[in-house]
Amino acid sequence: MLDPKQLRSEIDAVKANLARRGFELDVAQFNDLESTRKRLRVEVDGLRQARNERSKSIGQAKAKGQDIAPLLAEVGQLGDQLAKGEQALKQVEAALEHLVAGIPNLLHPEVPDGRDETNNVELRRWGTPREFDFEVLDHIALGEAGGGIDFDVAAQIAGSRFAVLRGNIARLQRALIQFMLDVHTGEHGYTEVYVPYLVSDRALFGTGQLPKFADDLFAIDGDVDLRLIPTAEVPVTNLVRDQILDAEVLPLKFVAHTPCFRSEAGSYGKDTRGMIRQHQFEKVELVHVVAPAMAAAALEELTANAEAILRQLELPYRVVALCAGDIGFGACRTYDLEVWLPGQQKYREISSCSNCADFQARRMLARYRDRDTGKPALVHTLNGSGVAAGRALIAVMENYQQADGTIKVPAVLQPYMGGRTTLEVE
RNA sequence: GGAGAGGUGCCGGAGUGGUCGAACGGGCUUGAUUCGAAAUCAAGUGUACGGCUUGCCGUACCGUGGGUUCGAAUCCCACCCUCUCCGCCA
Repeated sequence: MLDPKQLRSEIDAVKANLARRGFELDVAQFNDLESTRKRLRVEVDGLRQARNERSKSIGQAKAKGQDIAPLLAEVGQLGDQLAKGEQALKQVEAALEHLVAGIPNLLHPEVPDGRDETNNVELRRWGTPREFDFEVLDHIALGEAGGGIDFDVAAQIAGSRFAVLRGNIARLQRALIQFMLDVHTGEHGYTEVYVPYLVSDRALFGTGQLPKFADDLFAIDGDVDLRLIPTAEVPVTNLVRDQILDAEVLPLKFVAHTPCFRSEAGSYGKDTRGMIRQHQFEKVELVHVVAPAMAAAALEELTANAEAILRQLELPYRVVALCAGDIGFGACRTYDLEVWLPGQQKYREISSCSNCADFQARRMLARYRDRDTGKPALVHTLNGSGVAAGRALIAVMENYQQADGTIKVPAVLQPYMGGRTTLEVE
């Protein structure tokens, strides 16, 4: 959520910033609602003041044993006026909140222009895609050949966009997850957390998935009102909701492994084959909660932490800065990590690292006590995949495949695979 | 699933209709004392929104939402959450 004060005082600048995303802010509607709100607010406050003063004098008169009937008559009609004013104010405030809750975050000035992913800017590349002296297979062929990935049986059980992993491939994904958690906790200073996979709408509002993106979420059909998490970002970031943190505890750095559930509404026909885009996938997520001054540096750190995973796995990747039109609702700046997939001869997203500044903090009411002012101030939140395990599995399979259909195990994963160096075709 | 208790400020904890934004204690900040510290003493210490003479004033907030009342932290209703005991259970 944007700062209401900023919306009031700099609405044109806000509008211009959001226009870069392709978001059109209805300034007239906002100004209209805001001025009505203010007028009603002053009116209602005044009425309440009058009522409070009279009520107080009734109490005093009563205590002295005086006749209170004239006072009661005087205050009588104030109540009706007040009730009417309060009703109108409530309506306007609700409309205003609805409007403001649907406005995306302001973009950082360095975000490149552009409408969609074709305008994203490559910042750097690491590693060199391997030269193969045989015909490379994609993960689907590799998985089906060895029986490690079974889309057909998954479809029987749950429908399309699910996969069943078996044997060494299932274990390889688990190895990737364990490896990532160990690196982030052991080398990067993160605290591992285990969190709910079902969350309340409040939590989803806090991180910005609601109210606008309900279609992307799975809701459970029962007597409790919960939805499946689309990313660990939701429960992990909400760890600091409704709090005033001591400045000394910042920065907080959390890592969590969770499954993620996405309905992928509106993505029909996109990546329908294979494990790239599933309703359910595993991810290791990184979250930073920092003082505002540290946010920019934290984004670089978090991105570097995710990159370290790909480097240790020796997977070629590139880093791109998302352009204005491709940045998510709550982020002011985002870097994507794209891993090389030989099966597609393309770099594909495997991590997305975002600085949300105070956007989520304001929705969650997550604050810290500023040392200089002594006042509570909003924290800044950042999140990024470190990294998506399902896609990492694909990347390892495709990049480490051999002519005979076997897959070499990356050196750093071997301890997690019982010392095995090669996965046989089963 | 059954029975009970409870949700108040940074924390603990009073408060059952009026002068309660809220006693008291702890914490924290500042000052006094000290060579310094501890101890002690004194003062201060919530959040949000709004008004204007920028320092004050006003309004709201005691789990959430309704209701009763001139007036609600306090009474009534619904809901949410937490805890304890019993049962069941990975």
